[in-house]
Amino acid sequence: MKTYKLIIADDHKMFLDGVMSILAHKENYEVILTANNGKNVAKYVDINAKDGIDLVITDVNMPEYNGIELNKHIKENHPKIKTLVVSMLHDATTVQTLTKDNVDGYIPKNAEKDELLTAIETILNGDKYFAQSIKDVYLKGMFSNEQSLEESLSKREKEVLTLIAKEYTTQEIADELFLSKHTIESYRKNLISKLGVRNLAGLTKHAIKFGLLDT
Amino acid sequence: MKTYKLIIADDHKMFLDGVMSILAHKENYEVILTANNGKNVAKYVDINAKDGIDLVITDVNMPEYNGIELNKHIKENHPKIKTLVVSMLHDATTVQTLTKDNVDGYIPKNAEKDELLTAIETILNGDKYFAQSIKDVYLKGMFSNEQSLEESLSKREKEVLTLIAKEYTTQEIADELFLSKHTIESYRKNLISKLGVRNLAGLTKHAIKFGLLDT
DNA sequence: AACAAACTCCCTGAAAACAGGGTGCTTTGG
DNA sequence: CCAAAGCACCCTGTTTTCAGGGAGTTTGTT
Repeated sequence: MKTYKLIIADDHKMFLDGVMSILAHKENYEVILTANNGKNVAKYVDINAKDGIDLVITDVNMPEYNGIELNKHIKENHPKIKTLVVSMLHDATTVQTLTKDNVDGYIPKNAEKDELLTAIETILNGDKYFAQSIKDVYLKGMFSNEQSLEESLSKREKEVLTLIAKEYTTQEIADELFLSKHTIESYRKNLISKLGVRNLAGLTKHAIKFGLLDT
Repeated sequence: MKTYKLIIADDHKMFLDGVMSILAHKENYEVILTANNGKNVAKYVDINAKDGIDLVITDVNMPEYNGIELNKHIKENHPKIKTLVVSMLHDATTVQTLTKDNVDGYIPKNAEKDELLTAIETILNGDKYFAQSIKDVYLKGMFSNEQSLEESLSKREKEVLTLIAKEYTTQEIADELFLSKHTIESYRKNLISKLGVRNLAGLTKHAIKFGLLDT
């Protein structure tokens, strides 16, 4: 029986302990690394990939290289290594980005322990595994074209949106960015129509959703 | 050696497993109930308190009775039962509300396993235990008088604030609540000054922070 | 070179929000 | 019982936002 080498990344120690304890009973899994951020995993993988790493289990929200970036890095540089995302939040955009980046599995954190094991086994077996709830979110996102609203915004637009949500007036934003007040007005209009909202309140909510504010 | 009876509440199964596995090695702890919402714990406690329950470990964010409400319920009805909050988020308001409601301990979810054990032991010993990071947040909140902004708002003010954050205009809110447009304008002004913000964006952010939106 | 997308700037007019005052009535807690 | 807080309402005037157009430039990609 082959022993699989696993890596687990999550910034919540207790989660790590939880997964570890679940895997502890399985003799054919060896956890070779745990980390609380994606960067360390990426580094380790870059160096040790040649020694064989089978699966990286990762959270989405982590400081320094989140799960999305980590997955992308692994899949681009070491496509043989499997990835399983275990996350609390599962909005359509995240799920879609990850699937686009060829993630091998995605289960929510409130999944049963058995589902985690099933997911790991399925993935190590060469298949993909997505929890039903994740599939639902994915499909919902597909048909409600609410998908990649954030992606549809340009750098400048996000910049303006951030300042708007920080309670800057149009004039102040113009001063801050050395642009004409008319320009900012245009951005404002475009943002309102792109995001399908009515006013400042809606813009602010999206800014928060997109994580543009460091509150 | 006395065996302590514990209850754990968290809507993330893996977290439950994590805590369970940490406690599994300790012979003097018996987990008599795990739940994924506060309501079930409250029910159970109401019925079984007489048989002796020592400690309830709970998350803050849970469906149906969050950790704050659960803690309050327990402390009001069964003050002998100790409570330990283990949470991801620890904003000043949450920490203050919990301490006001006499919680026995509070540690972040990214705490080390040893800290969890220390917290449990300390609390069962009759003392309180707060992680350093929690103390920091608490103190910061104390001195920045950002504390109980939410509490300082009346029911009506919150109602108006909710609608404002839902992108209603003043006139629409007036229609919705059968009030004069002038009245809503007053509320808007008061909210802006009470919350110390400049405009709609600031109001919206507070509404979200207060959990007034069910997005 | 051609094209799209992003970026920049401008205009008008209406609607809403913001600032800073004020009145009076009702509810509630010490 | 009385003060404080909450609630509802009104006014004036200014600033900002919103809605609707148009149009030239830069930049990156086939």
